[in-house]
Amino acid sequence: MHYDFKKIEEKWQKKWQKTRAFRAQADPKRKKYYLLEMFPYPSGKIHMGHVRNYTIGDVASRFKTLEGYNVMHPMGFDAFGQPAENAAIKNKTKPADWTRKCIKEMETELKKMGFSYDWEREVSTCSSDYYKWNQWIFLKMFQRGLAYRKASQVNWCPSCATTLANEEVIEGECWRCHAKVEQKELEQWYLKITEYKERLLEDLNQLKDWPGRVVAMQNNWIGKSSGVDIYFRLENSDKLISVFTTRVDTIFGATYIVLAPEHPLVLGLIKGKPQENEALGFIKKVASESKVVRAASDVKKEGVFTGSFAINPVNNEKVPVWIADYVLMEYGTGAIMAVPTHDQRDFLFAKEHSLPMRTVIRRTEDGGQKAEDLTGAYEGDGVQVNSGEFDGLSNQEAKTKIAQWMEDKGIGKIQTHFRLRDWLISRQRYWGTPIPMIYCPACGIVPVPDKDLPVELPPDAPFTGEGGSPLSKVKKFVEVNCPKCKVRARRETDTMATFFDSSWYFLRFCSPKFNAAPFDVHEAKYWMTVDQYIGGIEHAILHLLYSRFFTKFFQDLKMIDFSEPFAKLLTQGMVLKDGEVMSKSRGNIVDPDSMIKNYGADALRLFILFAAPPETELEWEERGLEGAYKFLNRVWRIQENLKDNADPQVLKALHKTIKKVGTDFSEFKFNTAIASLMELTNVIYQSGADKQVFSSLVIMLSPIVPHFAEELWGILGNKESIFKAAWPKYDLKLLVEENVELVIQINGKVRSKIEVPRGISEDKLKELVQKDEKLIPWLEGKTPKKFIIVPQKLVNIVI
RNA sequence: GCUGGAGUGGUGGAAUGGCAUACACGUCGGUCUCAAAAACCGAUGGGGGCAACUCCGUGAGGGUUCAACUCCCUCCUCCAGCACCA
Repeated sequence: MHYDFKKIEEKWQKKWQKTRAFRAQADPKRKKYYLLEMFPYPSGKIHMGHVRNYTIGDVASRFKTLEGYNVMHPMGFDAFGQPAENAAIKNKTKPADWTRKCIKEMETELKKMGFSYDWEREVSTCSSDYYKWNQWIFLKMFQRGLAYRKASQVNWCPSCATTLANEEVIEGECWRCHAKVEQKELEQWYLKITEYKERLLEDLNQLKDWPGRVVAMQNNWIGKSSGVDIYFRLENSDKLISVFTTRVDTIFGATYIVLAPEHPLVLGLIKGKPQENEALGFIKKVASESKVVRAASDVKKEGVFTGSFAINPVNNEKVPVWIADYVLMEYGTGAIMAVPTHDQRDFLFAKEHSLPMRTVIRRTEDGGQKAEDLTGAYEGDGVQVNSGEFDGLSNQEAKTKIAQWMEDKGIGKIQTHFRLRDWLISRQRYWGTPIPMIYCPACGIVPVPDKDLPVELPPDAPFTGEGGSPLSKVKKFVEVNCPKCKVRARRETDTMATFFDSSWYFLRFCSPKFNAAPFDVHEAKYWMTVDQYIGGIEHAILHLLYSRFFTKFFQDLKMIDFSEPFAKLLTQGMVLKDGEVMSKSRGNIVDPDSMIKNYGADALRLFILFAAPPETELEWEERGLEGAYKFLNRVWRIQENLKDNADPQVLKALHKTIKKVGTDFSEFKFNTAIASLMELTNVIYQSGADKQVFSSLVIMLSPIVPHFAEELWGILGNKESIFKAAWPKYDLKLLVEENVELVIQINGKVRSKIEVPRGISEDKLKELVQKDEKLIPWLEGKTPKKFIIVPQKLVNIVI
């Protein structure tokens, strides 16, 4: 006999929808719980990754409901993006139609999994009700100088005739057509996330309930490093070259300096020098390589001499100025001092080009190795030598002292540099939020006035796949009158990167239909912050960083009074098949839909939670899914044979399980929670259960297998949904055993077990132990040195 | 290179100083059946022993402790992120 999962699941899904079972409403009298899973890109079909992500969230959400919280559990779609445009090119459909169809399909699939979403809060980022507020936010940022336009080097695919994000450049080639990516100077819109770098870094300390690795990755990405900017004066000139170093203790060993080829001073330095032609050739060659290629060719460091010299300000020594490809304009000051003896890259470069070197830090133990004899740079700590008045100091001490001394003398400045760059948000795409800006021949850049929002996407745009922004070809869209002077002007035709859309959707969910602002501050005050956020590790940096940035921006607008959006974060592991990520190209995809057909959504949910802890990788195993299904049938059969009274040991097992499952659920340890529920089921299977015991088991199962539990709950005679019930309470008295089993060890090895009354005295225990037959051979002729007694657990006898 | 994480039966995994391998999958044996499936019962880390039992065993080596998968040190392997970052 099998339970009829198909009928049951359909029945309850309909019922939940009809009764609006998961509708959330703010209620100041109740404690709220905002549970959020990262919303999906609507590709049409859900995959196992979605199933896992959303099942974890659903169990947490339903468990919190049973615990009495006012739970909000919303869902929506991150609906802008390139796949819709590609589909449009391929199938001659409109991106809007294609996306709408995919959303419909995806909703249906999510509903088949029985997830407890409040569908009345659904948002899609591609609807103008939503992206209107993207534009509003952008304009607010523009007003505050946080959105700006700047010309800079961007990745350019000559074959697609469009810019590429860094993520779209794979090993120097376009991810789509594999053409070699070039660098091109273009005017683009940027968001000044760097304005928030200190706060983004500082507030990481608040994120105690985030996985350590995510915090570490963000830390890494922001990349703060402290050191000194040192000013080298050019020989026969009063121009200064500023170099950044974190190792100011090695300044007396700087024997040359190196500039990035793009450095603004370079052209002046080489002008009229014998090296001019060679240097120009080198600069051109480096410029034609993308950053990715430049970083990838990590073997040989190339460079040329400029023909100019600079003066080391600490000892007035004349040092040559070089340019080299391993110095990057975007980091620090775009120039470095080179200390070959104490930096391995500088060492290799100096050897290659026969540049001078001098040791300034000596390892205490190695007497005095000459710089010429070195086989590599010494990058560790030691004692200063050849460093003027700082000789003899430890280099760590010298670091602070030299920095201060240089600041006092005005030849350096203690400085902090960051790796974090401003965020390029312009995309030459159609399917995104139009950037609400107008270019007027008379007034320049003019923002679209709030009252004219949204700037809507025209439904008809030509898709040729030939690149350039499709919007620029829509005359009705481009041509506009200047809001200021009414003269004929031109609209911005680029759209926003889709990460913009997802940087604040969690706020929109608080009041998804609000039409006076991105969100209703009162609703946000009640629901925010997100108590638990769940999603993939692939968003550890960008999405989470941008969301943190937007939250701080809203805080500055005084629309919210907190600085971090997500209190707790769980990053779920991937679903693997045969040890590999499931993907179309590998052909190892397991379709959730067919699993639902064969075993039911409940069994699928149960398996995916039981097979591994949420944050580790999960190996897909259809046999395991079968096992989950078998377990449910086992539970179903218990219901057919309920007794009038449960045995004491069954009650004991039940209360133990209630305690364990409650803590496990709170800590997202679903795999061990399920193991405990299986153990309880095994006990009941042997000894039988009454209605009371079985009801508790069903409630504990309900977050995991909601349809199954609802059905049994009804069979047990309940009229209301099981999610109106309360989480069972355990009775501490029942958990206390009268007799306890003690493990007896001799020298740490288990030799016997005895059962003794709880709270037995130590003397009595010793007496009992010495009478234990099993221990006689071990204790014979030996005197116990020591008795170690761990109450209610074990005795260890040392002989 | 830096940062973070992991390494336990045939497999997924449990145990955070106190009985290593819970719970499941698989395999083997049994009950029921004409038979099969389902269901149920039992066995299942390795070596030795007829057996009671015993020795070994959580990537490797060392240490702390009465007691270590768990804490400390050194190393190896794998995974992930960042990286000519000065």
